[in-house]
Amino acid sequence: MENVTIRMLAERLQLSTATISKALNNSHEISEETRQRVLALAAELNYVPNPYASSLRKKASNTIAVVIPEVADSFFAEAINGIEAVAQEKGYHVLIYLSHENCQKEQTILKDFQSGRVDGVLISVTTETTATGLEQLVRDKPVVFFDRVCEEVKAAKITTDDAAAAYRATTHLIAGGCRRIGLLSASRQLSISNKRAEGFQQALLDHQLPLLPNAITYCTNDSAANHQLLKTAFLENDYDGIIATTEKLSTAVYEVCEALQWRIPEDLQVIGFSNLSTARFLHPSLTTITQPAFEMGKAAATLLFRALKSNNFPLQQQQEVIPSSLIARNSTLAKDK
Amino acid sequence: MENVTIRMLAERLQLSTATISKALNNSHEISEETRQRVLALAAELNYVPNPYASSLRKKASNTIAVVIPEVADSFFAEAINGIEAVAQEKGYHVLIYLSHENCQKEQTILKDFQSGRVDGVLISVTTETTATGLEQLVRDKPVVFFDRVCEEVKAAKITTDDAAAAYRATTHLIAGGCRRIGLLSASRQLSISNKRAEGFQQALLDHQLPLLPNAITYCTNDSAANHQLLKTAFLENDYDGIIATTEKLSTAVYEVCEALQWRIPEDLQVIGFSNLSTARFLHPSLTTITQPAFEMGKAAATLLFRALKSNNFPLQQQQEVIPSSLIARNSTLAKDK
DNA sequence: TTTATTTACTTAACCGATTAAGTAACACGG
DNA sequence: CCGTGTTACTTAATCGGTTAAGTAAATAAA
Repeated sequence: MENVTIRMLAERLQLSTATISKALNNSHEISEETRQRVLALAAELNYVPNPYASSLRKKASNTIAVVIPEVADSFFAEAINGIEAVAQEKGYHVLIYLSHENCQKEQTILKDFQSGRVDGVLISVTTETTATGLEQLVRDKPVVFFDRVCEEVKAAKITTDDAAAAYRATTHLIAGGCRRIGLLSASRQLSISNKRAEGFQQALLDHQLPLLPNAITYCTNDSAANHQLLKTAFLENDYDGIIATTEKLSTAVYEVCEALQWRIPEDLQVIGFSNLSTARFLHPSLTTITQPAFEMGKAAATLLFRALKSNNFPLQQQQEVIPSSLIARNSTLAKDK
Repeated sequence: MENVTIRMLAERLQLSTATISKALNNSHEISEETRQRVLALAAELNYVPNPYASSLRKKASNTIAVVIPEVADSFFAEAINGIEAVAQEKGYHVLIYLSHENCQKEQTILKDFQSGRVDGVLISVTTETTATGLEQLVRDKPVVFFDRVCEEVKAAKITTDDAAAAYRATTHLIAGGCRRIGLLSASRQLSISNKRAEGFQQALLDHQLPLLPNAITYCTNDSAANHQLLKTAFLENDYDGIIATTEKLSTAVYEVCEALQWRIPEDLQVIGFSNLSTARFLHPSLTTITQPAFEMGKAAATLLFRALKSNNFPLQQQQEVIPSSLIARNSTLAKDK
C-alpha cells in the first residue's frame, strides 16, 4: 500500500502532474469535467497531499509555534485552547514547545524557527528571558507575545492590565484591613512581574502605606526552594496580606500557611493571580485576579493569522490589553471590589 | 538577508552540495579538515537546515502528534509535560491536536496523519470514539494510546489500573459507611469508563451491596447539561457516596453539592479521579484517585520512540499498566486506604 | 610495477508538490 | 481568411536537502 502521490493520479488519468495539482487546487485553468475526475480518483485512492513537498515549494508550512514555559498552569492550558481553536478553524497546525522556564532551552527553540518550520510564533517568555534572540526572531517572522511579553522588543503583544490588576488587588487587601502587605513575584526581569510590582507599590503609596523593606519576594522556579523562601519571608515580615502573582505561587501560599499553621484569612489574607477553575472550592476559597486566558490565546492567534494573511499588516505595532477581573472570595476580608 | 542554504555554503567553499550535506551529517566520507571548514562557515552564516526539504527526501519528519480531547485537565497537561520532555530529549517536535471531545474532529485530525506529516502518534480518544479510522492509522504508523484507549484496536497502550482503582475507591466509600453509592461516568463507550464501572460493580458485589438501578450516571461533554443531570440524579437517588471518574466531574460534584446545599462528606462522600495539585486545598479536601500523568506521558512517548528507532519492535503488542493511587482526604470518611 | 583499495570528493537523480512558460485547439471579431 | 483571445492542458524548472553511483588521486597490497 504505497503512498498515493500526485504522480500516481496523473498516470492513472493520463494527465500531467501539473493538471492534477491545479485541479486539486481549484485552478480556473482546469475544466470542470477533468476536475471532477481528479477529485473522484483522489477520493477513491484516499489521496492526501504531502505537506512537506508543498511547504518546501510554497515556503509556507501552515504551521505555527506556541512557546510557553509549561502547560501545567491553567492560564497556559486555557490559552492553548484559545489558540488551537483559531488554528483549527484556519487549517493551521500547532507545534508546542515548552521552555520549562529555562532561558537556554528557549534559545534553542527559537533558533529552530530560523529554519522555516513555522510560519509564525506565539510566545510567552520564561522568567529569565532577555531580548537576545527575540529581536532577530521578530525581524524574521510574524511573532505575537502573549501574557509574558518582552518589553524591550518591539512586537505585537497581548497582555492583561497587569499594573491595574495589582493595584486593585492591593487596594482590595487594604480595604480588608491589611497593613503589612507582601507581593510574591516570579521574576526580576519579566515586565509583567515588574508592572504588577509597580501597581502594588502605587497602591500602597496612594493609600499612605509604607513599602515594607522586604515587601517583594522574588521567587524561583523550584517549588521546594520557594517553599523555604516563603516560609522565611512570612516569618520575618509578619505579613497580614499577600499577593501571589502566579498560580503556582498562589497554591504555594496555601502550602506554607498550612505548614506554619497560619489561618487564611484571619492571620493572612491571600489574593492570587490564577485561572484555576477550582479557586472557589479551595479552603478557604481563593480571591483571584483572573486573566481571560482563552480570550488572550484567541486574540494572539487571531492577530498572528491576520499578519500571515496580508503581509503589509503592521503586526509589530499591535498591542492589546485585555482586562482581568478580581473575584473576591473568602481568602480576603473586603467585600466585593 | 536571504535564507542560507546548503547551496550557498557549497558555492562559498567551492564544494558540491553533496559534500556540504555529508559534512554536516558527519559522514565518514568527508575529511576532517573540510568538515571543520563547513561547520565553521555554517556557524558563521547561521545556517539552519530546512526541515521540510530533509523530511521530503528522508520520508521522516522528526515530529510526533499528540491527540487529546482537551488541555484544560491536569491529567492531560501533565501528560504533555511528560511527552514533551522525552520528545525534546530525542530532538523531536510535538504537534498538538485537540479533538474537543468531538469524534468528527478527531477523524479529520487522524486523516491528516496519512500525509506523512508525523512519524508517530500518541492519542487519548474522545468519549465518543469508535474504532473507525483508528485501525487504519495503527496499520500505517506507530501509534501509542494512553489513558483513554480504544479496546477494539490492537495497539500499544498505556493505562492505569482502572478497574482496580474504581474497586479501591468503592471499597473506600463502603469503609466510610456509604451504602448508596453512585458513579459518574464520562462515556458509555470508552473502555476506561467501562472498566471503572466494572471495578465499581465488582466492589459492590464483593461487599454484598446492591447495585442501585441508577447507580451509574452517564454524563455529557456539556458542563451545564451535566450540572442538571447530576442535580436530578443526586435528588432522585439520595446517594451517600459518589465516585466521579474524571476531573471535570469531580469539580462538578462540588458545584452541585453547593447548589443543593449538600454537605461533603456529611451528606455525600466524594472521591474523584483527578490530578489537581490543589485537591488537598479544596473545601473539603478531595479524596482522589490520582493517575501518574507525567509518567504515563513519558512512558507513552518512550514506547513510541523505541518503535521509531527500530522498526522491528513489536509496538502493537506493548501494554503497560501504571498504577494509580488513592489519596484519602476529607471528602470521604474512611481512614487511609 | 601493476592492481586493488581507500579516501575524498562530484554528479545527478530524487523526494512530491507548485508554477512559470509554452502549446495545441478552438472561438470570435473584423 | 487572418489575427487575437481563450481554454485546457503539458513541459520543465524549482523548493533544499539526501544519497546512489561515479571518479580521480593517493595508498596499500601483490
